[in-house]
Amino acid sequence: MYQNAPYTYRHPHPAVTTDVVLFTIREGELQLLLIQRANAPYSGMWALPGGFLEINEDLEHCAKRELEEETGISGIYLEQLYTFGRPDRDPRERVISVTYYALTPSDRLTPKAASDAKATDWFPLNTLPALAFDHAEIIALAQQRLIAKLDYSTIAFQFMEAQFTLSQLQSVYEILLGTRLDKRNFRKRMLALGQIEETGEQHRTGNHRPARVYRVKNPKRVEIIK
Amino acid sequence: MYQNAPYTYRHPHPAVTTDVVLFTIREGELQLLLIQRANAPYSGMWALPGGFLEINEDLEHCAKRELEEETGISGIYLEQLYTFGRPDRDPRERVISVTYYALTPSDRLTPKAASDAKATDWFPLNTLPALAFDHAEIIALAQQRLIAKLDYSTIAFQFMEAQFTLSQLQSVYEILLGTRLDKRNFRKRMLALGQIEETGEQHRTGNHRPARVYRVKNPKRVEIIK
DNA sequence: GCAAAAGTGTTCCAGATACACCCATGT
DNA sequence: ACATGGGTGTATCTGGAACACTTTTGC
Repeated sequence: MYQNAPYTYRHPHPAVTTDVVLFTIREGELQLLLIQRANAPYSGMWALPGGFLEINEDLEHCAKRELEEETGISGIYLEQLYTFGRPDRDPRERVISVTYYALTPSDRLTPKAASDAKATDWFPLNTLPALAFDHAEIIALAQQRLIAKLDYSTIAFQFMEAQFTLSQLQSVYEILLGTRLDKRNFRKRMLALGQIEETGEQHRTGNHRPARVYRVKNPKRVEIIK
Repeated sequence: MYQNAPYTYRHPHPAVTTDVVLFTIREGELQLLLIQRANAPYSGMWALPGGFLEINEDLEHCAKRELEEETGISGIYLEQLYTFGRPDRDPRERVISVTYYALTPSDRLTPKAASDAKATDWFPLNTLPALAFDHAEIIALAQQRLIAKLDYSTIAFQFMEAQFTLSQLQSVYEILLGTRLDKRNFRKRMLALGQIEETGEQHRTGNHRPARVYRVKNPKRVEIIK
């Protein structure tokens, strides 16, 4: 893929990577995807999906490509988070990491392992394994940003499947915020946003009244509210 | 300063720069600092202060260093904004720019020109000159972020000198928001933040009642409010 | 005494919060 | 008929918005 000839510059250049914090809601918890490293440095430890920027590739494209290569997941919400560049953050060479965070509904999860031999798995945020590089710091910032955005955007809709009930939506908010919410107030607030609409269908499950099914009017957009 | 020997890598590496959008309030307007380019590309056009990251230098250090080298300004509030990396954003080579924005009170402005021959000047945001690279885009994002932060942080205090009156503070908010504010409500809100305190001194100016003088309790910190 | 900016409280409104019961279904 | 989650309305609270006059100074 790469030629062997060296690339030369008059001044030293850092390497540039992208890393992605991919969140989903699984098993009633906020979880994120990690990849177990097969090689040094940090061999055996877990790390965020990511990799080196190609020389003519857009940053966001790199993040999406690495995510797809390593996990098979594509077409999801992705937003730049922060750029990390402590001089010693990678022992091999100077590496600047442009980080992104991404959200996906749990039905889009491709359980397939990565193309290469590395293991990939989901981890709840409060039981993370030992992490390579400064990835623990990146994850902490991503979680903080995600929670902050709940308050003033419709970002939580990115966790929902194409069709969902208000109870499912409320459950997502409750998991993210770590608190119970009042059902009536929650519904009032969500409907007042004007961002979701009924499909007309019903969702039947168990011995109780069927739930109305909703969809997001503009599923790709994250609206800033208030 | 640099040796002449080339640096070689197995894979191509982009260059990494930092650029800084430095805001201040001057002449009743929000203004920012630009530097006129002396060399190609974009020779003669205006650009943000910034430059190449040194190989063992922290990103934020690079931003501060370039700002000080080119403008003599240091010790001010600085925050990472976004990382720009379109493959064609610099015609010379692939350049990733980690951008920052900075705020300063107008009394800290060192009018000295940069050490080299380039011109530096302040420009109001609505009368910007022709800008090099994608710097117009960077400035637009910085302004948007600054205005958004007014609502939920004490970032505006970074424009104030060590001592100031509530009228001066209100004027800063009015300039940033582009609207007039009610004096009583404004004072109530500012004092309720608990972030400023009276110095006990008075500020006399003109034929009218002297104003009480305030200072920020914790001038380095930007608090998130509400 | 007059011009000019500093300083000060109360009413009103809107949006958020608290709260309890009936509905539709499967077994 | 009963167990289960789905669905609904009103009263209260709170923080923001609107609003006008008195105070202190320099000339």
